[in-house]
Amino acid sequence: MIDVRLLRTNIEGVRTALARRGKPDVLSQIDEAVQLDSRLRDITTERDAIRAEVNDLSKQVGTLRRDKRNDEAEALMGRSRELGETERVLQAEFDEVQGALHQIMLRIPNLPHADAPNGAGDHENPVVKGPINMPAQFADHQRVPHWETASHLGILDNERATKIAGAMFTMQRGLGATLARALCQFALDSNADAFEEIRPPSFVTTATLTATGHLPKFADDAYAIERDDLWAIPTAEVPLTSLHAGEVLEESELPVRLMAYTPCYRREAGSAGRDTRGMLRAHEFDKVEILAIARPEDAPELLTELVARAELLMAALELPYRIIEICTGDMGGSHHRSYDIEVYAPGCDAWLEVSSVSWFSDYQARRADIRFKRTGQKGTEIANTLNGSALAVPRVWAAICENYRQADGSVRIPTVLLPYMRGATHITPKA
RNA sequence: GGAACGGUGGCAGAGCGGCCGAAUGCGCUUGUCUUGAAAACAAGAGGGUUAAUAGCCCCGGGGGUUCAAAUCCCUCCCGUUCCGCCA
Repeated sequence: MIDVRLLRTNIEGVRTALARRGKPDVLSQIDEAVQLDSRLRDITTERDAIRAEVNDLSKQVGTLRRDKRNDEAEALMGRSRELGETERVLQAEFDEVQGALHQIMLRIPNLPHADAPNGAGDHENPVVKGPINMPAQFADHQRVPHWETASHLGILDNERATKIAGAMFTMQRGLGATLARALCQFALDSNADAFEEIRPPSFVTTATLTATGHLPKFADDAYAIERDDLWAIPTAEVPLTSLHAGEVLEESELPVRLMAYTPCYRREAGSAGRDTRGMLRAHEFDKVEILAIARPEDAPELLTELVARAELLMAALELPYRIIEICTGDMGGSHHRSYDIEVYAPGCDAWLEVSSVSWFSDYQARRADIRFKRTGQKGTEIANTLNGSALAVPRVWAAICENYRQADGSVRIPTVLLPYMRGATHITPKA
């Protein structure tokens, strides 16, 4: 959530910033929020004045009762009862207005960073680095889609995945499964120098999924386990962000740095039939996420660091990649500033998004109520959160199958993954 | 899943209708003393909202009873222990 106070102190700034997202209905939501907020403040003032009087009368009643002056007490009680009626009415109004305001605030997106590039959609995302590792020309044997290679090598069996779980589930076999897990382990090991590894729950409560901004707007994208009021996580960002929900952290503990491998579950509603070949898009996939909870002033540097860490993995895997910055029209609702890392897959002839790194300013932390206390100062402040995929397995897996395909049809294992592959140097067809 | 007992400030732990945002102890901060530290003594310190050191709100969440709720009632959540079931 953005700070409601901004609606009172800098409404024009909010309007200007949100206009850059190019979603006109957001601006009318803002207007509605401003009205509700102003009404809420009026109601609050009136209600609190009455409460103050009731509190005062009640104290007097207590005193009179003790002194056995029951008639006088009765009189005050009558007066207080009347006030109570008025208070009840105001309180009902308060609850209604506050609820309405809260619902709107939950849907108002974050303000984009001043330096985030303007743009209407993903076609306007500027390339800010790369391409790196891009050969002058790809060999013909690299121009084979990974699903063909994988099928030939017996390392991908989506037909049987579908039999078991339905469309858009994948299944890796043999060294294909090993490769998927190797990528996770490699990503974790590469970040273990600075991040605590967490193995969080894969199911979370509604409150937890709301904190990151996935609810209420994107309920259709998540798997719900309604009987138990739980949701399957779409990314480890969800449990990791809420790890410190409702807590006040000491400044000296910041930045909190966490990483986790988890499966990720997405219904991919509305994307049926798009990019569904092979490993490009599935309901369940593995990902290693890195995340930081920080003071606001440390966030820009951490954003740079997270991008650099995600980039380092692609560089180490010697895959062709580039970094794009997400423009205001394509940015996720919770995001303040975002970068994607894309890997080139010569067989698909496509740039595949393999990592997305974002700074959320205080948007998620306010929803999750993550605060920190500056050393030696009174009060608390809302923290900032940042996170990024260190590595999303399926598309990197696909890119390896294409970039590392040899003339004989085998797939060479990238050097940095060799320690995780039980001695295999190539994936060859099963005899 | 069943039963019992619990959930109060940084921690421990009292309070069980009014004088309670809340005793006491530990921990913490500051001062006195000391070369310094420790000890002792003294003082101070929660969070939210707000322009406010005014008022209002916060004793797991929500609802109710009452002039008045940490305290009584209902409900949900969480924890501990026992039973059941199990990787």
